[in-house]
Amino acid sequence: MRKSYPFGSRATMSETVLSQAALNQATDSHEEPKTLVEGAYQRLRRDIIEGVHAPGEKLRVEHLKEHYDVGAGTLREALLLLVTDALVVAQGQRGFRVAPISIADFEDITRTRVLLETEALRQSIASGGEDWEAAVVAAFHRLSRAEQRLADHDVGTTEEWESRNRAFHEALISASSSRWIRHFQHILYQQSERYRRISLFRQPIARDIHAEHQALFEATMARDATRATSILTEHILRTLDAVKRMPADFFTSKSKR
Amino acid sequence: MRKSYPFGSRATMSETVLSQAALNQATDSHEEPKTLVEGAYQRLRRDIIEGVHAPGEKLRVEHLKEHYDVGAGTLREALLLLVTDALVVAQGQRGFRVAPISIADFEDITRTRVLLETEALRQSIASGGEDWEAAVVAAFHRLSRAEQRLADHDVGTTEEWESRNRAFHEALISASSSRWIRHFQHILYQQSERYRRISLFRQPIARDIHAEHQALFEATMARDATRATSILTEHILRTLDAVKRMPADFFTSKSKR
DNA sequence: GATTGTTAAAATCTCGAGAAAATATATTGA
DNA sequence: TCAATATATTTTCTCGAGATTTTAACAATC
Repeated sequence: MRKSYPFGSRATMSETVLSQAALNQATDSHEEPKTLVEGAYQRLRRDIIEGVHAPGEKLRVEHLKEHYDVGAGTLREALLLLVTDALVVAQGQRGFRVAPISIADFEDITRTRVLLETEALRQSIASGGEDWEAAVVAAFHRLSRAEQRLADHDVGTTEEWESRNRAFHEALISASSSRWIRHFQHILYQQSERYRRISLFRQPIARDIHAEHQALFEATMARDATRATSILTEHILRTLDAVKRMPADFFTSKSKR
Repeated sequence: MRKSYPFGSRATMSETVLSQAALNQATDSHEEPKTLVEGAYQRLRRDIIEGVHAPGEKLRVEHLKEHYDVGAGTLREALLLLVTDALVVAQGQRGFRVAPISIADFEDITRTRVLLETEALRQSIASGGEDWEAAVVAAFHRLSRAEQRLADHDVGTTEEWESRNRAFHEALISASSSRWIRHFQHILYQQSERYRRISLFRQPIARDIHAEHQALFEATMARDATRATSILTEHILRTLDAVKRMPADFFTSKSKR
């Protein structure tokens, strides 16, 4: 049997922290769910991000447990896990609710993302090694292929594009020395993904997006932190404009009592 | 059945988000617990921050439920809530554990705090109104009194000082437009509080700390963002030096099996 | 002595049902 | 008709117990 704890071994401090996942939420995306709670958590998260459960909507355990096919307690735990991602809010004796949305919130998310992601990119560029470079190259390649396919109107690949876009952005900052920034970035990215999907402004992913990615990629590989962060900032902020052009009453709540 | 999605009421955007607490963890500090889960959550959080449960320690539900006097399921939920604060980590089929600590982690926390807190202060100075100013003045006054008492060796007030110190820092950034930054800042502050308490380097709160607070306060009231953020940066980073001077093996020990 | 395999103990995960609270509905009175 | 109160229904919260998995203890083999 193996020692399962982080201390007392010979590992250096940084290894100690790096090796164990202090900042993991229970299940990080595409991993195999080891437990019913995690399974329900993953499915619920997907449904919320994709808008199956609308913002502000009440999440009644009694109803949901059927659909997700787990017990009431199990579903409650999954809901609690989603509070970590700020996709669900829990209120005292009044159950759970999908986190509401608003333009102001999206603007906040976007600007905070810029703050964190540019800093993380700066750190990556400063201290990233060959492994990081290789990962960025690979992620960019995969993303480029997907964007090319999209441009050629091979449908059914927008799902794929979103996944690879996330992977690219995460690769860029993967060499950042700050686990906390990456943790917060992950949460914010999830949030913005929800906005992108809910608003139908899933515009057919404009052509110049690829040009932006290309420029971002090149500046990064050239280790030009100033230029890279500048491009990244513009890149992120652009999605904000799109939302601001939405009909003004689009986000005004709803929810049932 | 009724439309379950969020559009169509009359509330303004900002009201929608401001009124409800999208980023609240279940119980924000000193509020009355409305539920057993919240009560256990608060007590557990306090115990973890104060080091009653050591970093890396396994948190066995069967044992803890006695001490906190709640059922197993209830305690599990409280534990899950603590995952949101990154004070507890949950691993698949292997239960819960107090989040481990390390020098590298504390350095990360501190630097990320600087990034977020200076930005939030900048925003507060830029857009804070009279209410904000009044709140800062009040918080500073209360902190000053506590520091004065501490200097006069009236004991038993270090608890009080910590509370007022937190209140002062939160007041400074309370006018920030970014709910997300404040949310993340709150989490990081909690984390660093744990480090401060665990390491015995509860040094008797050096005298010049008050001078720093004074300078920070004055620069803020003068709306000098550059100077204020500079002081704040130094102020936060100073705690880092203290920890780095700890014996090297301080963080490696403890945790049981 | 160290590794591997087997068995026993402990802990986690999961569910269903009862108690408490909140929400919806009905009743009453102006 | 409207407001206020009382009743009924729904939903959340909580607990205890069974099934599964992990962990520990021990034996056997190389």
